[in-house]
Amino acid sequence: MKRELRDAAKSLLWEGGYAAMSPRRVLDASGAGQGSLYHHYRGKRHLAEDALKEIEDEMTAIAHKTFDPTVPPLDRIRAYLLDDRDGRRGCRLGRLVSETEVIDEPSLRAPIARYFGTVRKLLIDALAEAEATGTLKPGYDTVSVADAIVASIQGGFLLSRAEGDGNRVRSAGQGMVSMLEALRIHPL
Amino acid sequence: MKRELRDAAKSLLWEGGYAAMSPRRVLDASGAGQGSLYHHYRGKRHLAEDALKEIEDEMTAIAHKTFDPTVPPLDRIRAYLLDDRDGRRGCRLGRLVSETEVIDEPSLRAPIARYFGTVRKLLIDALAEAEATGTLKPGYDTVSVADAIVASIQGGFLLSRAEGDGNRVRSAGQGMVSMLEALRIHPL
DNA sequence: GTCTATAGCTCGATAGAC
DNA sequence: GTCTATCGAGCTATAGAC
Repeated sequence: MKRELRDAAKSLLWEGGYAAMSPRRVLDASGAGQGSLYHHYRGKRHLAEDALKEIEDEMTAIAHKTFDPTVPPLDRIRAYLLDDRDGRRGCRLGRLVSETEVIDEPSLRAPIARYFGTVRKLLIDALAEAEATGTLKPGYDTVSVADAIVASIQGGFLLSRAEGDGNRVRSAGQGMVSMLEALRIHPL
Repeated sequence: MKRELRDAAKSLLWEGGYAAMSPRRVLDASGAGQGSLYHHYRGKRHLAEDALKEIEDEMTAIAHKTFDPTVPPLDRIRAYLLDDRDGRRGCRLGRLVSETEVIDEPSLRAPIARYFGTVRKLLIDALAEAEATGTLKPGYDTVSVADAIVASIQGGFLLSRAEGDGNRVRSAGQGMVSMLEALRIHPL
């Protein structure tokens, strides 16, 4: 039953955020009774912590797959920017950031912050490697460029939802790729 | 009293989103009584509509100031990217996008979508003008580059909140500027 | 480990006096 | 145009039987 509760929580978190993940809805979605939830978890917050950690693990695994170290560094970044994304649903973790209750509770914010930290590091490392191997023009601040790249995807999700156009994430990623290519050094 | 109600609503929308803008809190913050709210507005949603339209107007005015047409087009974009922003508070309109109730209600989504449409258009026009006047390398898709630019700011806000570092927006904007400069044609 | 029942609270909205 | 009083619903959590 614990598995079902956690899965229901993960699903509700994605669909409507922390507020929508009410105990009542978790019970309906999982088929569990009132007592089960409070037997396995101390309360809503502890269930959310557990669910968020699993989402973090899943998304971290996907990120490491995307940033395949056997691929040239700038192409890893391309792959990240051009990933297939459903703009209407949004990022499973990014969507929770606007909820005050989530951001004000360290145990809920932590898995989200860790995930973004992971992607950020993968980008910074790829940029540094590209510069070191002579495929990226030198002199760029890898940190702020990395921030711009993660931000463009998260912001793309937001624009997709705001404008009701699922393709906005893709467009933002594509625009980012075309700008990134201007920084590339082409071997002769 | 209508003015006070609307101002309280605007403030609560910024602090905690649509969910936090409850009638009870609006009344406490404005000093009005229960009856006043439902005399001036048909309900919470209509109050939010009114508040959102005002926020849209204020932010649209700021955007038009930032994109000063007497300034060279690429420098207008620089100005937008390097604007002083409080990463912790987030964008007054962008922060509402993750709320299902807001996005599912056309009258609430509309002012948000209009604002992003306005900024998008200002960016597309600036990019087109830069290309036409020979300060931007030709061949770029102005639309997807514009999407990437708006997205980088909205995503920067999100990262600021997620990682508890108010400077993340600034960093994303700075990274974006350095990438944009690679597309610039310098006069001899 | 699971169930039903219920507590105390806030939500959005309405009623009706002044 | 503003007030107080109150409604029915959903929220998070607890009690206690099985």
